[in-house]
Amino acid sequence: MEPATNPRHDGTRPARVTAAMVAARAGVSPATVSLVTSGKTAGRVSAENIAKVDRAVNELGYVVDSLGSSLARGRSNIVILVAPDVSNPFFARVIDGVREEIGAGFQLLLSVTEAGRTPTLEVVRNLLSLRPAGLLVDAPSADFLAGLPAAGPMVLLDTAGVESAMPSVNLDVAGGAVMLADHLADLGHTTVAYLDGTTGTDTFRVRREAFCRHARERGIDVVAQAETTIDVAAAADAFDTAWPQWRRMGVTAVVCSTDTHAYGVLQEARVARLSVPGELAVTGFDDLPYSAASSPALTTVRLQAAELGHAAGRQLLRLLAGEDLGATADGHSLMLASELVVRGSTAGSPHGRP
Amino acid sequence: MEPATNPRHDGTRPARVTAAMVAARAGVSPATVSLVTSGKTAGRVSAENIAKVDRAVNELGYVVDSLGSSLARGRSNIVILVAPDVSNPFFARVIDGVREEIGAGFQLLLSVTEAGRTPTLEVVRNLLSLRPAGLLVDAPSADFLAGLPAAGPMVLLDTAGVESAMPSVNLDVAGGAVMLADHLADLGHTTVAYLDGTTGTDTFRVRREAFCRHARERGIDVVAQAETTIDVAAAADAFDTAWPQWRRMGVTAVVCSTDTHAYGVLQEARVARLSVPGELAVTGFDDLPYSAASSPALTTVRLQAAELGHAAGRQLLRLLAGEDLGATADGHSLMLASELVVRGSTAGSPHGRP
DNA sequence: CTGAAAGCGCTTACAG
DNA sequence: CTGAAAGCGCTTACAG
Repeated sequence: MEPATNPRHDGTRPARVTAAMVAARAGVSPATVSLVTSGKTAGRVSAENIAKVDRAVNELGYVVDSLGSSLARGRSNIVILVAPDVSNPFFARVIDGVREEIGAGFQLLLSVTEAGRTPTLEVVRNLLSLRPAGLLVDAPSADFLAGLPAAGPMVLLDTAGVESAMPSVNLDVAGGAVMLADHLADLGHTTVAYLDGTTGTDTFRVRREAFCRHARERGIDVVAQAETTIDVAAAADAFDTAWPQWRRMGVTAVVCSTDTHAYGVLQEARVARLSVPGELAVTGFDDLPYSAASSPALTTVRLQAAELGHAAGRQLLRLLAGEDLGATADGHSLMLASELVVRGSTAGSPHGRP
Repeated sequence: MEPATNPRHDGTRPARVTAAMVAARAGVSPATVSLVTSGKTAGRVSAENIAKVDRAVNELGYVVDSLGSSLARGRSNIVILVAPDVSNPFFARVIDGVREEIGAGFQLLLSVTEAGRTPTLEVVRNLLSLRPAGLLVDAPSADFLAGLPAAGPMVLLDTAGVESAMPSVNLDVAGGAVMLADHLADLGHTTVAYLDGTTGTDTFRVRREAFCRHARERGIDVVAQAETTIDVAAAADAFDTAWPQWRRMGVTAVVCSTDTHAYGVLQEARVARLSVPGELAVTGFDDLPYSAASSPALTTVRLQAAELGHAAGRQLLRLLAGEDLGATADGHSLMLASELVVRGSTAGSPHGRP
């Protein structure tokens, strides 16, 4: 028998199946239905009633209403990831990491801020009114953090360059930049150019500043800079335009703020028949999958994207479990180590492709 | 004076500011507070009380609780966009389009399906339990639509190749493919290769089938195919590998399923010193910004990304307003026209770059 | 114009 | 093991 539904012809939809309807059909109370659907039956509901409820749930296609449930419990089961830029493959891996970590018990939803802008307080305030189980905020600005209300469980990711007492997970891009500078210095480079990324996020500033500072200490002059969006083609264009001058300045290496930028440089270098690394060394940040397969393969600072998501999810789960992260061994702020991956674009056979 | 808050030292957070607290401070009833915060004061609340409530709201930093409000009204103000793949610039424009259209009255949240998979029914069922004001589903599969519960307002986007009675907005990729085949036939091409995209979505199948069918009618042989993810580097690799054989087969044009693929082909063509379009014509789909600036500029089928988002948002808004889309002039299903943008990669100066 | 009351759909002490 | 009842925070007829 079908449950009673509102007629469709008048434009109304079938009535929502409620716990009360399930209870009526199963011949139990709504309280029992709740106990069964939330799995809290141990020592509280008889096997017989569990079976009756399960049957009714299936027959009616009942799904616990998230609104009612969340209101009663005081919080929902959604985890909101606030991010300025989701349209790149690096971030897709972060998302996957979070999803894997938080599991099916929580629902991951993304709030994408407008055109790469850093998240605003107003957006977060509205998000908080949804009573998310937790918030994950990627690349927050200092202003943003300063005005943040003392909200529920929240973990920051990618907070490069901003101070905060909130639990956070970061990529040690500065450490990676230092290794990169050392590597280039060891190879004897003294004159390099930097190809930066244009986004509102601080991580790029930190990469550049850390590299420039340490490069100088190691006797490397960063004689020129250019910047483009994270786009192979845009980077290729920028390099194409800048190269004649850079060459005149004696540039022997281009340090790129992302692998994507480096692909553009590599592409133009091939077109220009520049030998990499013989005439020009090229480096990136990220270690995207293709970086091991490019021609030549790309020397890059490996950033742990999926692990960034995993760690943030894990922190959040611990916060939800009521743990005081500040008191634990690994503290409330994690820094994921970067790794320098040396490949042919800086250290391969010097003249032309292998 | 600060509102009473729970102490922080015991781990609890400051008490949520409720409408009741605002009412108490303003000296009015919660009903009046609700009327004011929801802007339904016309002829119902005195100017004096409006002012009192506004003041109390500001002093306490009150934000209407979305859970309570949504439960009482029967639906929330969130619009959920379910999408298999957000990590590309095309989709970023779709998102922007939706956001602009639905405005500040609704909160746009994304549900990203696992690693490019098509959305599952289970995911949507959970999403529906949040009582979204509406759902926007990108690239649904036929299976998915078949099992879809008669849920609230929902608009499908990018449903290429699947039948459905639901309101939907589509890009006429097939029409674009036909124009492309005509264009290449008019230029005298008779032997072409097709570089497809590997994703779970049907739009790529539709592009390819429409092109191949119409090409055949126009006397063009599609003699070879390759496929890669939507990635410049991967496409470049695939072309690099396939080209010797394709050249032997007499291929004079490579039709790419996205501009991104075409960038990869263009890149390798330059490395190989192939003249485009003299020795090889190259085409794409999308008309991403860079396509006008590449060397040579790319002939492509322009797809209206932002307009896809706008139109879907507009349909949803009308659904929410109770309109019966099936009865209106433009029907419940929109098809956004594609446009063939002819540039240098097929029709420029025949030998080498201009 | 105003407020008391019912109700949205659930969960959770509580009494039995 | 079970169910009646209170409560989560709002909104909306309804009576005044």
